[in-house]
Amino acid sequence: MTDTSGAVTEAPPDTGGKRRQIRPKAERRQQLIDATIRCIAQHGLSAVTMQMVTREAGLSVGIANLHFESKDNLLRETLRFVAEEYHGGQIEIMEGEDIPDLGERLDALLDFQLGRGVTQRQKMSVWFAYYGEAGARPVYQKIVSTVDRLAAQKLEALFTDIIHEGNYSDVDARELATGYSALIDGLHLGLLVTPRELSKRRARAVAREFLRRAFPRHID
Amino acid sequence: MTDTSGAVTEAPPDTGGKRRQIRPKAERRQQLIDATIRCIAQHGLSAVTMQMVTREAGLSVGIANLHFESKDNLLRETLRFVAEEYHGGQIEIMEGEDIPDLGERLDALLDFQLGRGVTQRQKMSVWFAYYGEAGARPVYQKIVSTVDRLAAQKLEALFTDIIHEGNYSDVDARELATGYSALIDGLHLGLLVTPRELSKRRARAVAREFLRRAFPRHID
DNA sequence: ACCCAGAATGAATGAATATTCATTCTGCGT
DNA sequence: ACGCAGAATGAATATTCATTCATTCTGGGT
Repeated sequence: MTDTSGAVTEAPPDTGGKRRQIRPKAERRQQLIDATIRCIAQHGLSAVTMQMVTREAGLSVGIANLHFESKDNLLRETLRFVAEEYHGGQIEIMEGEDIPDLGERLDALLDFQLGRGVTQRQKMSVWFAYYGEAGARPVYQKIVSTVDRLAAQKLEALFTDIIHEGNYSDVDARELATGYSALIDGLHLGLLVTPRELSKRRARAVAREFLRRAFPRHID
Repeated sequence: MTDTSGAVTEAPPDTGGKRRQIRPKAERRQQLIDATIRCIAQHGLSAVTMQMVTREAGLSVGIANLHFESKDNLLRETLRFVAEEYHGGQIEIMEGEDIPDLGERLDALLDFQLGRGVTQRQKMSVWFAYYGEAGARPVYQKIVSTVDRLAAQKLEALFTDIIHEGNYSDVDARELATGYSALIDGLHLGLLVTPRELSKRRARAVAREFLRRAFPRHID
């Protein structure tokens, strides 16, 4: 949940032998979720089939309905996993007892949000695939809202601390946090849809500039 | 294409009578695109069926394949329509011969981007539904990239003019344009997925604050 | 008044897909 | 060694959906 290694969506294991293996339920569930992520990234949410997912996981078709009740459920749980992984990583950094300096903590947050782990095409594809359906699926909205709210609170708290420490005036922590979150989301979108126009390097520069304008005595 | 009225996705006409009507091809195509937009918004891109769309349009099932070759084609053309409508509206404002004052022009742009027409749930749903599939569909990426690039150029040009007029230093027009675009996208996302947390009013305030920080002598 | 080009229809078709479940297999506990 | 709980399989089923096309209908042109 707070594993920031990004190792979740690696290539399929592919054990050479075809011999049937029995593994604990939790492991199989994760295996299927990982396969689902790869499938969504490669084929798009609307093209994902159960056959595709189970094949990608190197398992039989029936297994998905064994460990998740239905396709709907599998997709829901996959969204929950991605959402919690992303927001969990953010929150861990923002609470950040291990980084006492607030400016450094901001930098670490930015690194996480636009660094290798999160901006892998796979993860971003999944992320926005669900956003696309959220308008029509209250369940998705609820999952995202829940984790989002907590992250927003933590970010606002961090900004409040920084404003206090740096004696910044004319800055509203809440509004700034909303803006920064939206900026990061928008940059992710740009990286996904128009990677030609927006490099990862430039995305980071843009986000950093936003923070620098707000907290010049903490950034740069 | 540059119709900013937002009237495209209104409720179905529903002519009481069942009498078959013959209409020009262009009109039927638009009728079907409008129905597709409503269906995507209501049910999500992955749940849209031909039956659903043609029923929503008040026509028979076969008609979609008569005017568009296939479902794929209909979806592609629908994306093209939405993309061109949105970016066309933006570009018209940014070129804005009719608004000589640059600060006012910025305000008009913001009004358009976060105003009634664009932020209707219907439009946003469609927008992000396609973004979600873009990672897996080069065709979608290309459509969005094409219109996006032009809009980005216009925005950069407008920012350059403003920077020159206001003698702002320490501001890079290109970088700022990227940031502003991303911010608007992110705010749209927030309005779609977490409308409870982010009101339209607050989204506008956040975007305005971004511009005010960059161009204090033009905004407020 | 009446033709007919082509617009519109919708039943029929075939392909794809989620889900089921009877059967097979594994490896742990004894 | 061995039985068995339950994990895993995949052929079969029932449903859904895009696409086709033979047929019907419309309204402008003559």
